[in-house]
Order: sequence, then structure tokens, then C-alpha cells
Amino acid sequence: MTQESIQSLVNNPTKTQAVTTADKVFEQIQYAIVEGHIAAGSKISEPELAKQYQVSRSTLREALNRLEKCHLIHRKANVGSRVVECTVQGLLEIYLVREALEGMACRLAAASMTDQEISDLQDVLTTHGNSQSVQQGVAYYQEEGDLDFHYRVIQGSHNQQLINILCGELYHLVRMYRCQFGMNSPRASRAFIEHQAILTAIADRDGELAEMLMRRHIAASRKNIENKLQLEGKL
Amino acid sequence: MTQESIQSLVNNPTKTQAVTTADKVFEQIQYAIVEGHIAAGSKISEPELAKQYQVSRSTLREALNRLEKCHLIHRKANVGSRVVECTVQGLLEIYLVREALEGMACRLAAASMTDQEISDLQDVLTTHGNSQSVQQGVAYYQEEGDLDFHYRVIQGSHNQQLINILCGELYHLVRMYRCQFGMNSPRASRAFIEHQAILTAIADRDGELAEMLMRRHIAASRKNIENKLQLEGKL
DNA sequence: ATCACTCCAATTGTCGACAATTTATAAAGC
DNA sequence: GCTTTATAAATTGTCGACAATTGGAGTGAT
Repeated sequence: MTQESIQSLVNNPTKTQAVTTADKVFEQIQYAIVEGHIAAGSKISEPELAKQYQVSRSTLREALNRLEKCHLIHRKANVGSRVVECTVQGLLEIYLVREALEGMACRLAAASMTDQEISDLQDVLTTHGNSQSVQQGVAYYQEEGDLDFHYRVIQGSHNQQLINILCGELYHLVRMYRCQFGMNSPRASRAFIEHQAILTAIADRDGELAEMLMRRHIAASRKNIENKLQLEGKL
Repeated sequence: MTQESIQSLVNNPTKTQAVTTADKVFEQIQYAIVEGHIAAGSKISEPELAKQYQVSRSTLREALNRLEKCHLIHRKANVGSRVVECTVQGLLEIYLVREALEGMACRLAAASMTDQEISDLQDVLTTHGNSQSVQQGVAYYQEEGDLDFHYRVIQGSHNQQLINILCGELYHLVRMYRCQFGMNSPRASRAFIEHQAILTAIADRDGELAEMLMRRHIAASRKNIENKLQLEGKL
């Protein structure tokens, strides 16, 4: 698997390339919401967006349904859609869900990943470790590198329900929070070490330990954010 | 809160009473799929169902979108929708997801449930314990009683993401499996005891223990099913 | 008989228009 | 002046028709 294809998987976890126009509109709006070009908490006007993206309202509504599936918007009958709010509480809630689900995914991955998958992931991690940005303790882990590792572990669980929920339904919401809260924490090098420890547990086929390490890893991120926001008086 | 309103919440966890016709059609089809009147794995014909429920295809497609959100159907672009398969593997996957999520919900419930909520839940549990069906060791826990307890613990987590996923997206799928696999396990009285232990841990505000007990509780159900199916040679 | 291609029927995706509901606005009453 | 009611504008929900795509029947060649 080439680096490009990996990257495309990270950016498009469900592997469902947009074939229909509703899919393409969904992708564009999803990107706009994640990046904050459509403000969090703002109301969505169907006629306006339909005109903006040059599609009919039916097609737009199909796209809105997918956005709702990703938890990026909320709909109320006969009232309309709103982009979800980006609250601190919401962020912490997501981290707790991830702690539970990715912990389980990690336990299952220790039992289900093939030796080849483990070897591949080790290669990815080694590449990360050698990269300049990680050695400088910046950036990388806040962008695609961290997501890549987590993404592969989730896939490694071979549990389709878990994969759907984490890579399909929660993925973009996590990206939205990362993006809008501007998460460039000082945990880069430490996160790398934790990733390596998790992978070692998986390679040892020690599911119990792997789960615990993954949960601690995510909980540490959460607490790091809590502390940071507390200092900023946002909590 | 009256017994009826509680029951209605159990049957309709999201509290969103069907106001639009698409909602009503969704409810009907959802019920038909859960009960097996529309066979698991079967293809869904939009024109046929639209005629059957006397609505236009647009409205039916809106209903299909909600069914997809509940993981009851799968859609492929330009091909169509199929009801999800009811496989043993799928059932076990769901249990693993529930183990992770409800375990976390239980941990959070121990920290977040009000004394009133705990007291109410104890009342419910006491009522269950005194009921004939439980004392006879049958039925009750396979129907609404068990779901009621789990439902309340989930609500008690006060984590909206968890509540959405468990009570909104996975709820009907769980019911579908229960219904179609005919789960009348001999765990009724034991499940009751486990519920009581979980609630005690919550009342003690011991989140760690509460989580572990809930996970064991769900894992025990899973293993019970695994054993049963293994005996029947379905595994 | 098998495989490939063509064409046709059926299904899904998209569109614009109409109906129902909600929200905003303005007038009337206290 | 404020609340309430009635009207109007805007938005959402629903409908039927058309366009695009898929799956299969049928034909012909090897």
C-alpha cells in the first residue's frame, strides 16, 4: 500500500469515494464545517446552500442526512438544521466515548490483527519516529499522524460495528474539534512513545494491557486538554 | 414520571415523537424489520415500499435514511438498500461495542446520577425483583425490564454522545437481534442479581467497580450466547 | 456450451413545484 | 407600553416526473 493510498484512506476512512453528486456536496459541506467556514452552532438554510452548491434542495437534503449521520448537524422537524456547537463539554464527551471504544478496539486488535498488519503498523510508527517534526516535538501528531495510528488500530479490531462508529460516524466530529480548538498540545513526543507501547502490547497479543494503555493514552489527552482549558479559564 | 411514560421512553428512547409522515413510515418499517416481517438480508424496493405505505418515494427515502442511521439497512449508491444480515458474528460484535460503551456509561453514571435518579432506579429494580416473572426466572429480563435498567444507566451517564449512540443508533439493532435470535436465556434471575450489584456500586459512587461489573454483566450475556450457539452448532 | 456484447427494463438519483408548518411582522386590545 | 392576535413571508416537508445508472435478457461469435 502506497503512502498516497494510506493518506487517502485516512482522509476518507469509509473508502466510499463520492460517486453521486449528493456525496460530493456532502464532502464539501463536511469540510467547510470541520474547518469552521460554516460556523459551529449556526443555522443551515436549505435554499441558500442549495443555490451555493448549485444543486436542488432534494440533493442538498440527502447531503444533510449524511452530515447528520456524522453528528455534524442536528435536525428538528419543521424547524431546520443547525451545525453542532463546539463546546468544551462536548469535546470531553467525545474523548470519553473514544476512550471506551478505542480501548475495546485495541483489545480486539491484539487478538485479531494479522502479523502483517502489525508489521506494517510498526513500519508506519518507525517512519513517524524518524520524521523531523516528531523529533522536534511538534505538529505531526496533531494532524494526520496520530489519526493514522488510531485509524489503523481501529481497523485492526476487525469489528465492523466499531469501525463504522469510530471511522464513519465520529471521525469528522473529532477532526472538527481538533481543528476549531486548535490542538497543538506539547504531547507530541510523549504520544509517540505511548503509541509504541500500545503497539508492543498488541504485538505481544496482550489484549488486556493494550486496552488499558490505549485508554490511558486517550484519557491523558483529555486531561491535558482539561488542564489547558482550565488555565485559560474556559472551564 | 408515570409507568406509561417510562414505558414510552423505553420504546422511544430519543423522545422524538413522530411528527412528520417520514417519521411514521420509519417507525413502521423499523418495527417490521426488528420483528422480522421484512426479512434480514432482503433487498428493499423503493417503489414497492412506497406504494405499500402510501407515500411518495421522496418520503420513503427520508425514512430509509433514518433506518440507515439505526444501522438497520445498508445503502449502496446506484444499487439500493438491503436490510442488515443477522449473523452470529454481528451479534457478538454488538455485544462487544455495548460492553465498551455501557461500561463507560456506568462509570460516568456513578459520578453523575443524582441521588433522586439512583433512588428511582432502585425502586424500579425492587419492583422487578418482586414481579412474578422474575421470581419464576423467566421472560421479563428478555423483554423490556432489562432494557429499562440499561436504558436508565445510560441516561444516568449524562453524556449526550453516549446516549445518542446507545439509545438512538444501536438500540433498535439490539432489539432486532434479541427478537430474531429468540433470546430467552436462563439468565433472568442471575441478571437481576447483577443489576442490583451494579446499582449498589453506582450508589456507592464507585465508578471503577460499576464499570467493571457492567462489563462483566454484558460479557456474561455474550459468552452465554456463544456457548448456546456453539451447542447448537451455529458457531 | 461459454463468453462477450447489445439492448431493454427496472431501479436509483435528481429536479422543480406545491402543501404544510413555523417564524417574523404588523395591527389591535388592555 | 406591553401583550396578544392575525396576517404574511419564509422555510421545511411532500409529491410526481425526468435523467442516469445498473442488472439482466437475448443475440451472436468463438
